[in-house]
Amino acid sequence: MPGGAANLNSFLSQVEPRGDHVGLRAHQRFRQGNAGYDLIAVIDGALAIEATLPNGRRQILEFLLPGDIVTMASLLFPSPLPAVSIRAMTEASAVCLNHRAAAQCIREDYWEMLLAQTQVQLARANAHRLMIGHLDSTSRVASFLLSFALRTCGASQSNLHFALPMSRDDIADYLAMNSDTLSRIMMRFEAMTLIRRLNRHEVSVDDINALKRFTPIAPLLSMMFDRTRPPLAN
Amino acid sequence: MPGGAANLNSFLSQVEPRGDHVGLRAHQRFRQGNAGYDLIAVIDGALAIEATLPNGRRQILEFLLPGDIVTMASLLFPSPLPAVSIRAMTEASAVCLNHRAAAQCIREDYWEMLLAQTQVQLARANAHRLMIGHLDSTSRVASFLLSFALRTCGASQSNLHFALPMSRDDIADYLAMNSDTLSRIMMRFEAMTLIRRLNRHEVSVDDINALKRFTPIAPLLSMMFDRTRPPLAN
DNA sequence: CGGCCCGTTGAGGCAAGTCAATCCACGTGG
DNA sequence: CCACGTGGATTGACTTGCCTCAACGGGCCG
Repeated sequence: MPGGAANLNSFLSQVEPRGDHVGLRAHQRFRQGNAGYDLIAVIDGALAIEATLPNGRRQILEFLLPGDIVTMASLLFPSPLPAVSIRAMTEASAVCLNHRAAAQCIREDYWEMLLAQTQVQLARANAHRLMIGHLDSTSRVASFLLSFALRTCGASQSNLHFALPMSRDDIADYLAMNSDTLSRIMMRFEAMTLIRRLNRHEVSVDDINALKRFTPIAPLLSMMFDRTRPPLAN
Repeated sequence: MPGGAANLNSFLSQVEPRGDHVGLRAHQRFRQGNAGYDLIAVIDGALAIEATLPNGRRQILEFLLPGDIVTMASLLFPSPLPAVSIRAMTEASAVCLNHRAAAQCIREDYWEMLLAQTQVQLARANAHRLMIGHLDSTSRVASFLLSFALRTCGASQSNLHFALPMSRDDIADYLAMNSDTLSRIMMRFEAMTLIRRLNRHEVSVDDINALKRFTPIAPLLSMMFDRTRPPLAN
């Protein structure tokens, strides 16, 4: 049951002509109520899956980047509370399928690919549970920075210089801490010259090995997010 | 993409003759190293998926009951650290398939079912992230008791009286808190006559509505764990 | 009957949350 | 080109929920 990531592109090209193309502006919310979509494939930009609890707290479950595919069944739909929605971090576009369209265009051999995608997301959710369950906030921030660097640059790059398209509050809600604490920790990392904050939404990791020493799950994150590594191989 | 839970049994009967039957005693650990299994279907007893971090902390990701099916790709394998394993809470038995056997016996129409199972697990992981991320410990314990009651008894029962096959430490590690705090909270619930602890491993919920008032995600848990409700319907 | 393991209780400390004040980047209009 | 306004980010002072660690209790087994 290894990843069928190789045919992700063929899947997308299959899906793209039959689905609805949805464009979102930054900060715009995409509620399921819209059209009862069952499957969303991110084409461009950055999105986040977030749940808002009745007590007002917000948890961001996942940041979605181009190539990610989400099925609604794996979210908390159809639940009135907590309200789950997808929100655009930046201007973004996605292809959406409802149940009928998905049934039509998902050929037999794509089930396996869709399963692989969902398994990857479950594995990420597991890593995330370790982070918010049993790491202190410094380790959580280090883990986040590391995974985002690996996800967008890959480990082979010498200069890890990447965009954080979301706000500090979004990151804090992903890491289950508050943005004050997050800010303090990022300042500390900069003072230690592990990172440089080029501006609000751009970071450069100057000492990735030192950063790795701050998180006990570094090997896990490397395996899971490094895009220059063959996906799921060994 | 609705749940194919209806043919879960036919899937199991298909799988059972071709897989390895593994019996486990209570507390026994089932390491993936054993035989490189790719898929495990729980037949009997209770198991737990747990990850141990290099810092010594342990996170229980999921309690597995009969009927649950786990694919290894969705765990954190194959990672040396953190070490993920499956451990038996009680005497238990399971059917295990390696990659070859799975490929042979998973008929085309089972991919959809396997996808549905994985989606359910991802949805549970999402609920779990809300719990450990943004609920205080009292709400977490209430959420756990509620979900276990619903999962094993269903909401239609009048007397919710069920077994907690795992130790206090296991529950605490699932809820990302320590067992001292868990103990205090369960004592408090008993003092409020919400629950009765019949013995170490048996609980009766006497006032389920009061229990529900302690957790902001009660409707979500009802939908997700109530076994008397049609699975994923609506 | 006695040891052991698991669970429960108590006292004290600390990491992180809260709330308020300030700062800064950036866009706007004079 | 520069003053101004705005919203996000940063900082500081204070508070607190939960963890820690150690002691106690009570079933359960040999």
